[in-house]
Amino acid sequence: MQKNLVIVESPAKAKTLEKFLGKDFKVMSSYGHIRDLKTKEFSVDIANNYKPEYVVPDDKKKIVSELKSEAKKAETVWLASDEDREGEAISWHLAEVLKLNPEKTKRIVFHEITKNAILHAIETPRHIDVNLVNAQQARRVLDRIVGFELSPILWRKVKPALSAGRVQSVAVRLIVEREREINAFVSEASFRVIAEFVLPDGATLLKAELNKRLKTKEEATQFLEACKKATFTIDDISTKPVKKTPAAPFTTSTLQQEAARKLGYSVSQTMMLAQRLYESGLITYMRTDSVNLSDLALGTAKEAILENYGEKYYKFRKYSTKTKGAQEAHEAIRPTYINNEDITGTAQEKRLYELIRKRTIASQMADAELERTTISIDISGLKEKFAAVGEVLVFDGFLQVYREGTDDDGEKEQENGLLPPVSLNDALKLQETVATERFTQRPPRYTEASLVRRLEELGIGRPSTYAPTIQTIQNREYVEKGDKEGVGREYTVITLSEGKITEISKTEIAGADRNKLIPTDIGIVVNDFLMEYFPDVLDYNFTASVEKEFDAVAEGGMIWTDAIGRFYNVFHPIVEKTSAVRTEHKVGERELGADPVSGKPVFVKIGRFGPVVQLGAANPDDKNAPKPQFASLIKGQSIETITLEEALKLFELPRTAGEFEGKEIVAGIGRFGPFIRHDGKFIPIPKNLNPLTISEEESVELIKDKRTKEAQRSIKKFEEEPEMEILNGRFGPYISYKKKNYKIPKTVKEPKELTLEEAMKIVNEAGEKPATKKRAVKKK
DNA sequence: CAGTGAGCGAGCTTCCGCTTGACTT
Repeated sequence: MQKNLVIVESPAKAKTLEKFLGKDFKVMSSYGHIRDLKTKEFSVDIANNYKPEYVVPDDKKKIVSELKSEAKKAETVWLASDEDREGEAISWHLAEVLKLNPEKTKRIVFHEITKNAILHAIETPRHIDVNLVNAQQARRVLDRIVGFELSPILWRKVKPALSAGRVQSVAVRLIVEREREINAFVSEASFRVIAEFVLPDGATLLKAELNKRLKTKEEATQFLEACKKATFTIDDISTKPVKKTPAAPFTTSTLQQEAARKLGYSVSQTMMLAQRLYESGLITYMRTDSVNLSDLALGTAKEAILENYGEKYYKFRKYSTKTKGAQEAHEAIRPTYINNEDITGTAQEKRLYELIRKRTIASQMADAELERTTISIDISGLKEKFAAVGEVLVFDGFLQVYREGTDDDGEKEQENGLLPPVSLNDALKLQETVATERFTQRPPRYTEASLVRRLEELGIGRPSTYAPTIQTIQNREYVEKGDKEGVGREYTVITLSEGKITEISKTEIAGADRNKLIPTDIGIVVNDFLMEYFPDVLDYNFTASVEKEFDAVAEGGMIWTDAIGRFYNVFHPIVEKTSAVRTEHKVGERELGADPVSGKPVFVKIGRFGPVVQLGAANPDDKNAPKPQFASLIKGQSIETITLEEALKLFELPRTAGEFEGKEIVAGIGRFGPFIRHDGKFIPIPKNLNPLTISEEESVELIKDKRTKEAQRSIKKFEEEPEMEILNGRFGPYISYKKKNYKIPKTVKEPKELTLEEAMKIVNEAGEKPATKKRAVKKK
């Protein structure tokens, strides 16, 4: 008979725990929540004081029955889920679903997985904190109400299958508003002046920048004119110490940001790699908002630093989180064993591990000390001064191990280097002065990682949801990750050299962006709609203010259903009212004008399949009236900016783009985007081309490309059996037989060498297994 | 796969937070 059953949330944690606890303890995992509201139904009984209707989802039934039977056998069940709101709720659901006897059930929590911490937890058990559980129920029910009442409004008013929610809708709002700021941004020009001097030794050069920017070209020319006759003298040399402090150990959000900056990983990529490191026992838990390191980790970090760098490099630091609403159920993300420098794993895993390890070590290291020297240069007859700034690293401290990345994607701050030796009152000879026109920077578009940072600052979303949220807003086509081409911009460079002033005009590309989050028409329309009718829910402080209520519930000072009731009584009437508003035109619809040929009105709006233009009004009363014509917008067009001319062009599709091998080439836009059709075959048009303008030459090239690709797709054919073929696919080689596909086992080294018999064997063996489920294809 | 789409029709879509597999054409 098993004496003790301990239930934790994750299997990796269960494994390590079992080692510490020994024979008398069996440790199992619940794999997160085991019970939730139904997925397809509202599941909150409004009339019955917001009673939630919980079910065990199908994919959790097996684990629940296993837990149930083990719990029955155990003398004592220890609920060891996380200490936060969600963890408490998991324990409560377990107690309910497993029908645990309260006398035999104990609730324990620990902050680090060490023998002492666990034994201490076992000695000091408590009961399930019902208030904390209720705070979680309030959070859950609120999110359900918001999500399941708002989304259907969008289906009716904008487009089916859209969604809205407390977290995702604010994420979209941030991106939409940033894009509007960018569109409204007017850059201001000014001239930055940099001079190059020769020191009294007649050889050494010193670069210095003017202490102010000059507003206009005239001002800049005037200044250079004044420099012609001026003398330059060093009138001040000041040196001051500067300290740099290491960054705190990683949380989920900072790890995602840094991995994006330094390694170029997407947010979800980082999480997948971290998950593997965690499951291999190499790092601590990767979904955390805590910057705290356990005593054990602090101790081993200290030892490692003392041993490898010496005492001078060590500094004890305790970090505290500043994040709103942080729950700190876990430690910061750190290596399990700090001395473990080399790990086995893929190259990507190794790089992420190295990042985590270095950041952790650096966080317990001494400040870096720099000496910053500023040389001030007087210009005779003028108030302005030139300044040369140099930095010397006096003590590298933590920088020996780790330097935090920066986000600046605009002009790079130049690194301040070492300055040559100079003395006060040295007279300098001006070699050259250059005034370059510079422009103020527009606000940056969000990247995945910078959006996560902003959401975290606002206290919106949790470490476990950052990556999925970003996925959701892209899946709904509210935003897309994309590139924006920059525009050419002229700027002026005025140079004073050898007593002559010359002016030239140069061009640069400004405002180009790569892999940034850009709102789509759908995202903009949905956001504007929600902002108009539900500004309270979209408010950046909405989450923070409901969190306050949840805190009051957790502390026992508020009844959770009262908190929900107050919200619902305000929110639901607005939902009712908004649904009842009969809009003659769809949300976001715009009339562009009239078609000069037919005189019919031209509209642009979000259709069932995305943005469309419409020629002619719908006539619901008259069945025989001509139906309106529709055409999808193409990439780069927006319902906000499209003109009547551009709209009318779209109705010309599909069009004949040319002829090849005696057959017509047709260009158009279909269900899967822009395409050309030739000889009954469809070929997608790549992003850099456009179905309205694609030429015969470009089309022919696409056709030829497709043919060579098709030729490469086939690895091997069999003369005896034409229906059997070995092909190259997205996931590597596979076998195709009678229109069905089969995976080639890993034991086959060279798919090329497969004989017909071997291939047939693979097909037959696969056939015995239940047919692989085909992914549901969305129809209609 | 593909010249889609204005409304009699039938039913579907959706939230946020916990956690991992199953499975890939």
